[in-house]
Amino acid sequence: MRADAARNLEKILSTAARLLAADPGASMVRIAAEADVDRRTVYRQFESREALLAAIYTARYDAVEIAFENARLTEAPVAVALHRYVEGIVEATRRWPVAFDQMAADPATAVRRRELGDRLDAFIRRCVDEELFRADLPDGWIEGLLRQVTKVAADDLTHLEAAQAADLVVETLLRGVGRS
Amino acid sequence: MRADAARNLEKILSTAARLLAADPGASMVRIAAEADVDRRTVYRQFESREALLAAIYTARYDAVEIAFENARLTEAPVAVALHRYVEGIVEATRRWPVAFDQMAADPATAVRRRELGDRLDAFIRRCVDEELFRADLPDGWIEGLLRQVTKVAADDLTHLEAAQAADLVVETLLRGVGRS
DNA sequence: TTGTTCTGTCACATCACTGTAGCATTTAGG
DNA sequence: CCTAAATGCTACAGTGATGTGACAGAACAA
Repeated sequence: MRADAARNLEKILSTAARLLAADPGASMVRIAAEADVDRRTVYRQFESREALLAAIYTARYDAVEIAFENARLTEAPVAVALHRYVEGIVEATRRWPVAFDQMAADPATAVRRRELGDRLDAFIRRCVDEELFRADLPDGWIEGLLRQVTKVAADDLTHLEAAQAADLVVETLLRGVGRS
Repeated sequence: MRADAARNLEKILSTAARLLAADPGASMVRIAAEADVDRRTVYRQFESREALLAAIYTARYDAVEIAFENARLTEAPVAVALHRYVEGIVEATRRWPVAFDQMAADPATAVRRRELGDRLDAFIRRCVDEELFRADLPDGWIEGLLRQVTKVAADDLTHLEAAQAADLVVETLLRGVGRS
């Protein structure tokens, strides 16, 4: 692949991820225009709209998987793993800002989503077992919190580096925002 | 308006809200089918797709406004107001499960959204002033948390009544999920 | 029952988006 | 410089969604 083609591929992917995060129905025309590229060029890189979507989802899952592995969820001390996990997810989310619900509705990537979900579940159980998290909370509550709080940090606190955002997320998760 | 027409109107609104929450691009055909009504009937109640969307947003904002007023955000003790606010928002979110980002992108209801946002902002400042919330957190962090944590409770913890969900949300917000 | 209102159905025009084709032009890279 | 690769542009067919019209039939309300 020629260098300019690779550049365009990259730009198309990034632009599409950004636009689709804001508007899941964004058309190929708009994506191409925003990427300063002809509509035809997008179709030369991606057979169809679906293929473009799949490529974005794959990129996102790749980034998440890297975060999982950097965090060493099964080996590192839970507090350390949690922090590294959040930091990695913040980076992945900022790099590939895809709407969560949108991806959850895609059947093509269901297996991978499930596999990653299971690993996160296992980690949360480990955090409960090792007494980092309380054990008396409803099923799924901690997971939902962790996902959404991390997302808020990634989206809203853009002036914070990922590591600082992770500090805040972890502290908020563990101790809350109450004064007492 | 005849009784059956009113029934249909109600059903169309509810069904549309539910479908659009899951898929913002849901077509009028699908909405009509899911509401057991002909496509033409939807167009008799709502001039256009946009008008239907606007009606849903208005219904949602009405419900949120009721929650605001029931909570008495400027008068009641902050802890009480917070609890009542969350409970009301959980109910409103369940009744009108519209995607937040989708509504945020709509210019027609921008003034109302802004007005409600300002009232929530003022309440959060009051919570900080009266020492319920910590004061050393980044701008917007508490607001983002409050919104999203409440949403997670409304969406994921469907087996909990709104009041119990509010218990959990407030406790989590104030003290976190840490064991120590 | 009877008049009015509402709904279902078939039909139609319009529009936006998708995906494909051919060809001239530009650009990378040996 | 020169070839192969990649792009821009125009055009076209197909599809699905939106919005409207007319009319017969069903459901409500007096």
